[in-house]
Amino acid sequence: MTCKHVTAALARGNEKEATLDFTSGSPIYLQVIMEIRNRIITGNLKPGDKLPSSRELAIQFSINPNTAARVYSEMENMGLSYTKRGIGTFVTEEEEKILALKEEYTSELMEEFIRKMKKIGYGEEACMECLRKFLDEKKAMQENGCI
Amino acid sequence: MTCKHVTAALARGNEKEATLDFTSGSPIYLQVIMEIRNRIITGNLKPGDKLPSSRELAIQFSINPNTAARVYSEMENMGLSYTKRGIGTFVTEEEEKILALKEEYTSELMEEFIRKMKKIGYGEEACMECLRKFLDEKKAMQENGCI
Amino acid sequence: MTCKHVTAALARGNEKEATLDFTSGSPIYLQVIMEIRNRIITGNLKPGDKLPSSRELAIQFSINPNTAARVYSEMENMGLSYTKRGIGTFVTEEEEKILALKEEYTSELMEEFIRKMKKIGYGEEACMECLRKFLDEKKAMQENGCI
Amino acid sequence: MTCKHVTAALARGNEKEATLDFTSGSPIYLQVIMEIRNRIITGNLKPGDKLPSSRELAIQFSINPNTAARVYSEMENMGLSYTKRGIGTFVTEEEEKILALKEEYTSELMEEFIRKMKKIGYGEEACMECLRKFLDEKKAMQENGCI
DNA sequence: GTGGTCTAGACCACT
DNA sequence: GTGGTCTAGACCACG
Repeated sequence: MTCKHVTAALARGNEKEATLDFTSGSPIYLQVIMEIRNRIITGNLKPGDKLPSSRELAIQFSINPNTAARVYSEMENMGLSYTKRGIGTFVTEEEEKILALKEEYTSELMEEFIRKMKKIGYGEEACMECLRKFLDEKKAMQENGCI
Repeated sequence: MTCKHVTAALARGNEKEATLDFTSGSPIYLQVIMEIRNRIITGNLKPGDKLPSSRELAIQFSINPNTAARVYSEMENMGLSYTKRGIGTFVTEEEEKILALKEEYTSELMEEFIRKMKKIGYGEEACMECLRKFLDEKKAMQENGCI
Repeated sequence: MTCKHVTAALARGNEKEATLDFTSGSPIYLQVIMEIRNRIITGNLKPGDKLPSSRELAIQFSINPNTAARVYSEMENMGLSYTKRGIGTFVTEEEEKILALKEEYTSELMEEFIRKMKKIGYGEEACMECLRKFLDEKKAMQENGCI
Repeated sequence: MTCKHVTAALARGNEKEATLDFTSGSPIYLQVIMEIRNRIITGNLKPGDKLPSSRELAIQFSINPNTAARVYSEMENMGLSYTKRGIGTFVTEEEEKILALKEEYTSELMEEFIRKMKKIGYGEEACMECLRKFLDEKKAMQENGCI
């Protein structure tokens, strides 16, 4: 699977939880990438921050070192990180890249949502109404202690 | 792949376009199933409607006959269709099933959208605002003939 | 190593021979990629051509199947090939991509040559003269049967 | 890495810029060696000239002192420099060595260029023409202020 | 048959 | 210590 594929997969949203799901069809390395990417997008990880070594990453996520290495390899493909040989892997320092990433990903999420809703018959405004209703009901349920 | 897997994949939203994408990571048979499911949900295909034979399906979508057969096999597993031996495959006649399907899928789409947006730092109301803005901008661009 | 790195490495010219050199510092997968890329550039492999399966490739080059898989993975990164799951890997059908590839690579070779020559004191015209002389001497040696 | 390896790498042309690139795959110590070698070849550094101490070198290039030490170690292996214990490191005084170095490296550059061009279908004369054209275009662009 | 993923463990070079 | 590469072999899903 390539950089292109990874980006496509991210756009498609092949992810489940922050905690890895080893049984989901989604590749582990993608799940980890998405977790890290989200931390970068939210500013939890800042430009130039050192990422854990691939060996540490392997331990943190209980995955094989090779899989961890692949995570960083693909992230570098995507321009999310860079490597100093013998020193470590770092979050990209191109802040525009990170901003662009957030915007792109947000747009993708919305386009994906709208596109899928349209496929089952909802117009754009219907999407808004549907979401409004969904959130209100969710809120009501929470207030009533239904959860 | 089992029925459970298929259902999970549908929930994850492994789909791209009505036109099949043979190079995407998403399995062909899933893409076809989702296409048919969407037609059922939107009422384009009605309960009891006869579906094309798997051979016809293979031709229509330019896919391998084995893949077409798998489509119907999985759809039957999911309760979306049933088979009359020697006669053909038909859309399920359980209307509640179809209604439930639409509701479930819609909820899943919205939950997925909200969940992903939250991961990159958007609250529930922020999701609404962001979507509102996105749709307005899209509309404005179309009106200005930017597309 | 990432797509970016691969492209950079190709530009740097980490290669030795058409036949793989397992002792050179250049990664095997890169050597194979460059071999295939050259075949594509020269038209030896045409757009849409099916490439050998990764298992076949592994046998042809006497490398591990994983290494062969990496070759195709990186090539897809670079836009040199695409994959139909369960069917095989194919040379990209974007002819412009291939043309651009040839032009880019040729320019890179020349820029690299000029840049390195300048570093050791040769001006642009001196590069031409030096190369002219080099080729003439080579020719003379061959004609005199020195090889 | 041994002297042999270093020599091979130099022949392959693993270098980028006078300014070091810490993210390129090319080893830092090699980049520094090539920089110093180029200065020797061009006469910028003369036979017998004192080179900066490895500590100074480390500071000048912002590299690890161990890396700086390795630079001199490998250079001595290659016969580019010699060390007077307690006094410092000096450019070799064997002028023939330096001359030979320049000739060898120049030939290597040209052979490398020709070899790579041949791989993508250019004959020897075509190489000359291509280079001629490339330089002319470059010149024209500069004269037109395109850069 | 195809490619994709993962584990396990090794070796290497660089800092 | 770091990352990079390679081998070996396994399992899976897809067509």
